[in-house]
Amino acid sequence: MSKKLTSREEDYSKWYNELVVKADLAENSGVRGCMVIKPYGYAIWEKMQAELDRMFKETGHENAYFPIFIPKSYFSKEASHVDGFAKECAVVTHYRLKNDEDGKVVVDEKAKLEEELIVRPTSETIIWDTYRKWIESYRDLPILVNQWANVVRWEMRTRLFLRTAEFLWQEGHTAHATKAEAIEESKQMQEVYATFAEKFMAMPVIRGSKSESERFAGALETYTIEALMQDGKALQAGTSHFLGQNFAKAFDVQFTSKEGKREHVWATSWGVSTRLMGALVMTHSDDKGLVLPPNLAPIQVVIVPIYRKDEQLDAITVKVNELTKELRAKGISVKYDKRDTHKPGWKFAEYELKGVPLRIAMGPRDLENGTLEIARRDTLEKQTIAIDETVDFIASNLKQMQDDLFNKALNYRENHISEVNSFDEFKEVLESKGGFVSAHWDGTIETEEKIKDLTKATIRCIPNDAVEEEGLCVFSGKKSDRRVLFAKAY
RNA sequence: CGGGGUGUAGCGUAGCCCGGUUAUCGCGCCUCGUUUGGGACGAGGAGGUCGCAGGUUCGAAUCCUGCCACCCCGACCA
Repeated sequence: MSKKLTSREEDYSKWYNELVVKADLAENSGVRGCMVIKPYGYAIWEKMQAELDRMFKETGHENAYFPIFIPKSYFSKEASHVDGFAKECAVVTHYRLKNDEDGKVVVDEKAKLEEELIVRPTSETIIWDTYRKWIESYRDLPILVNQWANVVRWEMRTRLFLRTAEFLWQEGHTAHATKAEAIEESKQMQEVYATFAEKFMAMPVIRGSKSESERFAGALETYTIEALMQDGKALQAGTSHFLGQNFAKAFDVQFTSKEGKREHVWATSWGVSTRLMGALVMTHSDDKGLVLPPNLAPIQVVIVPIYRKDEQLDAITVKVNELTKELRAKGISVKYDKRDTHKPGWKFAEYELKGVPLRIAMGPRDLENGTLEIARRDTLEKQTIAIDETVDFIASNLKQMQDDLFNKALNYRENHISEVNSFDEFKEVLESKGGFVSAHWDGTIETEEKIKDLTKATIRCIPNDAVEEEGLCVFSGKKSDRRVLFAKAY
């Protein structure tokens, strides 16, 4: 049972409760940090999936599915990969249960596996073991495969959406004949993620690459998109890795080139997860609840009838049905909530909490005047308009709201990128204002570590568009030729 | 794994220090009536292994011992 919430978590639970709840598996399993995604939350995830999947396919990728269980021995083949994940793996050791003398269900010790199975924390190993069998010639390349799956990472500390023990994600794993092509692929996917975040989530992101210590276990380069939440903390929203030949060498994946030489293939992997749901919520929501961008809202328009007598409801329903048909023909998702178990005021509050972009109220007064009332979720503004203008009004307002949400978030982020030139200034900005701090860094892991110890801020990324600029490291005073972005992060 | 804290109805809680009728209150839930343009009101009702197991006592939510679970802070991390 959860007890007291910190004030910060109270804020999130207010926003999250419509979408997700903690799974109460705790009774005696000790499993913590799993989540149940409610239907409304899952509907958003499905919309995200649909858009991402379309974008993946437009860039030449196909979907496949690999096993959830990975033999332990696969794991030890790539050294840095093991280091990165070994401490957080769930392990399957047995395959059978039995009843003991007391009738309790216990693990049958006779059913011990010869080799333990790891519940995938990510699928590089099993996928590369498979790719070895698929690849012989340069003619077999590139392999451009994505998988939609769940993964398990036994984190010490979890946080709804942002870091749960089990989460849903997609992971792309590609194999290429040349280094340049693989780098091109990982950059392309970073751009796909950035476009998705900005166009569909209305969430501006910074495209950049990770410092060595923040890089994915086994990668030569990690490209990231970094977003800024309303509380001034940064969130890594998606990553795309250039893996070099590390996995090809570890799993002995070679091909014969045009010139007849045996060569190791070049690899990438890239992923986004249900963490994006957390990002969506923490980017736009306000004190009244969720605010969903129209492009991802499961319900774009909700219609609430206001009536005393059944005849009034019937008359409203006739009008609403006509309107609904027109809206749906335009691809707009509409819900007509004529439940008589809740009052209009209750419904208004309910759909605000759920973040439905537009709400229509229609009552006897409107029937007389041929009007209806439309309220916009982000601005909470209400307008009365003529029924026959409704469809156009809604179409343009959904579009407008999508743009406004993006611009509002962008504006917030631009106001929370601070250039600093001294460590005092660095600390001062982090404490008082938060957000990204743009500062010179000498490029060493030691400095990065010390700054983290002193301020809890980490290097979020070296922005793709960072300009060459002579400067001195904000901490060590050594030479630096570009600024990087620091922030406190989730 | 270290440090701190908490377990009482679906949720949030009072009571615990200082043991004593039928375990408090709010939300939610059910019934009836009046209501319905911003989370309605009145009346009635249902719902409890007080985390689990021992112990002390005439008597334990309350005191003692052990265990379990969860939460927060740290190490870890998308």
